[in-house]
Amino acid sequence: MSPRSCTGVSPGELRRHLTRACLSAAFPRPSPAPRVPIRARASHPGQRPPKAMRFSQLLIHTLRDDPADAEVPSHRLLARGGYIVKAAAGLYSYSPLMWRVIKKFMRIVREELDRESAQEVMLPILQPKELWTSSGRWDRYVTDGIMFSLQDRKGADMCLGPTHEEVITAYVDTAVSSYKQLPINLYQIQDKFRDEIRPRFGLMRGREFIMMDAYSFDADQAGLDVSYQRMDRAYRAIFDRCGVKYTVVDADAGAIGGAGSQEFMVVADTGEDAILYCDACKYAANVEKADARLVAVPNQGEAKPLEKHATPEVRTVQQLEEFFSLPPQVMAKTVLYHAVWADREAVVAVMMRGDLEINEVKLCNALDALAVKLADETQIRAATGAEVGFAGPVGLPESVTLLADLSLQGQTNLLTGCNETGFHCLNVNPGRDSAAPAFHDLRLARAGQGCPRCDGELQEVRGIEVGHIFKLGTKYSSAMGATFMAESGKPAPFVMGCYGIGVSRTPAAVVEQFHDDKGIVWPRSLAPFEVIVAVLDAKRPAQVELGEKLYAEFAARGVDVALDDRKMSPGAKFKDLELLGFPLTLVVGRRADEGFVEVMLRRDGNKEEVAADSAVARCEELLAGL
RNA sequence: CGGGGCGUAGCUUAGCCUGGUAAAGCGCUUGGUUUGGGACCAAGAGAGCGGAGGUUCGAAUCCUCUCGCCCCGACCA
Repeated sequence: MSPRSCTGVSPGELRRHLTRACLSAAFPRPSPAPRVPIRARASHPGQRPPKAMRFSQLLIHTLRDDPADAEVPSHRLLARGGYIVKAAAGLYSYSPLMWRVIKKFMRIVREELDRESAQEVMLPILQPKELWTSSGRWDRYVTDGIMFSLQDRKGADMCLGPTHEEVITAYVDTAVSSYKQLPINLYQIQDKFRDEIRPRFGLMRGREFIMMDAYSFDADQAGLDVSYQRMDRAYRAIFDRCGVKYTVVDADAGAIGGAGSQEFMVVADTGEDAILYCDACKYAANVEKADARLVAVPNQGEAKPLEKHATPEVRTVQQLEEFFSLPPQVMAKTVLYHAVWADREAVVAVMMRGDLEINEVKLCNALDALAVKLADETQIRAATGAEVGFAGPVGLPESVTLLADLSLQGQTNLLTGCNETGFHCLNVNPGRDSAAPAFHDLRLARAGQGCPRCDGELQEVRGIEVGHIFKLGTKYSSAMGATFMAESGKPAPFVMGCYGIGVSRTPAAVVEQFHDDKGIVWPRSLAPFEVIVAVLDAKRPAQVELGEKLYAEFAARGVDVALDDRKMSPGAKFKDLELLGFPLTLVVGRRADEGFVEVMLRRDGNKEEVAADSAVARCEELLAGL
């Protein structure tokens, strides 16, 4: 039955056509209401009833075994704890407990953004192609295959928004007409869709995920700088409140485009990004963006005559080193790439000093291409006339754009391929023996290389990108013709910034950092509940009564508490609560009738027995220290 | 996209090589006994083996196609 058949049709019509099962789903009978509505029991009129929850009524389903498809700790534990349930690759249902975690994170995000005067909005997720062609991104996103696109009944192209620059820019263009209305900063927290090449690691890289996107609109660059700083401040406050260890790194602007961006990275071994940092000066950058100090090599002196040498089966830098007994620093490997732009594609040649590697992100940016990919054998043969392993600048067809890394600038007498199978050239001097290459920084920085800012050394850690802030400038506003009337009396494009936070990813990143062999260890700020009152034996009246009493006491004091009144054996209950990861558990057990309970801290497993009378106060005290 | 692996009960798996009409643990239901670290006994319910086609007297097992899921890789010449 399609959902549509259950709407816009009268109940009478439905009744004639639908099965009883469908009917009862569409018009469920109300379950008998309790004689006394629960809310009426909240004793203080005008005061909201205390947040309260009983585990016996909460949907919790923990698994004893690790799910077969979970690899990293956060995925494994979130799935085992029943926090997430997979619907398909990269698509998850969030359980009530997970949703509480996410809502807590969203609340933190909202509070900190609101503090910086951002305003929350709701934007369409289903978006028309026109919006994306107006910014020029439809092609790129379709080329990359990252965007879910579809057609409506009229055959019009639509997409599920992977991000919201276009929609928001169009909206602000409509709503804002004067510089007097600026600056403005709008944000939304909604689902985004990306057809990831490889969804994985549970919530880390999903195809549908929750993201906070904020967009700032300023009249000029100085205004953008201020907005950017405010968001930087908000982001630091947000991740500080989550208690995670994170680092802020320089980043490539990627498909979003624009100049200037930083990523907020949660440090974790399972992170998908590599971060290079310097302890000496605090330089930190995504490896995609990172620079490293260039170690100069001695110039090889006056240009000498070009020599051609037979080098059968010598294809790699390492083989060349042996064959010529020359260090890789005097070699220029020439790598062929297939680059794609919106309106064309071509093979380009990139020269890199033999001891260094090419950073494809930098290359892509240098070419202003949509994408670059190593050329395949056929393309290499077509461009160089030689087999793989013998490419060089000499005699390369004019149609092949030649780029070179800055490490080769001014270098003479290089060793390169000859574009002839089985031959390499000595004393190659680009410009004399070949076209003059365009020099760019195309190097891939690596751990162990020198810091680009000081004489320190770069080190590497892995990180999970949970936030990203960009200075977009007028890239989108110009492309889309989104302008306001400036003070000068002339229309000017908005100067924009955009700022994202992975709302569903962050809790997963937090779990990567906060777990042990027993399960999750939520930081207080994100835990689905801060305190659990656990009644160990739900059949003993003394325990149940005391548990209820303590639970009510916590609730009355506004503590984020739940009562674990499930009927399960003590061992199972302990294991379950540990897996779920609540910061504090108040165990009401065998000494309940003597008036004693036990406080357990999840973080270090410490237990202490306290008198029931002072239990709530003691818990609040412990919570304050978490 | 390339390579590899896996789809059997709600979950984790066995069975497949060597075809004979599906098994275990956990979970679930009922009854009873238990109750401070994933309790015990008894009785049950629950899958026709991802899907389609083929071979065969007979297919979870063999073959073909297909779908789904997981992992690795995506070439530095």
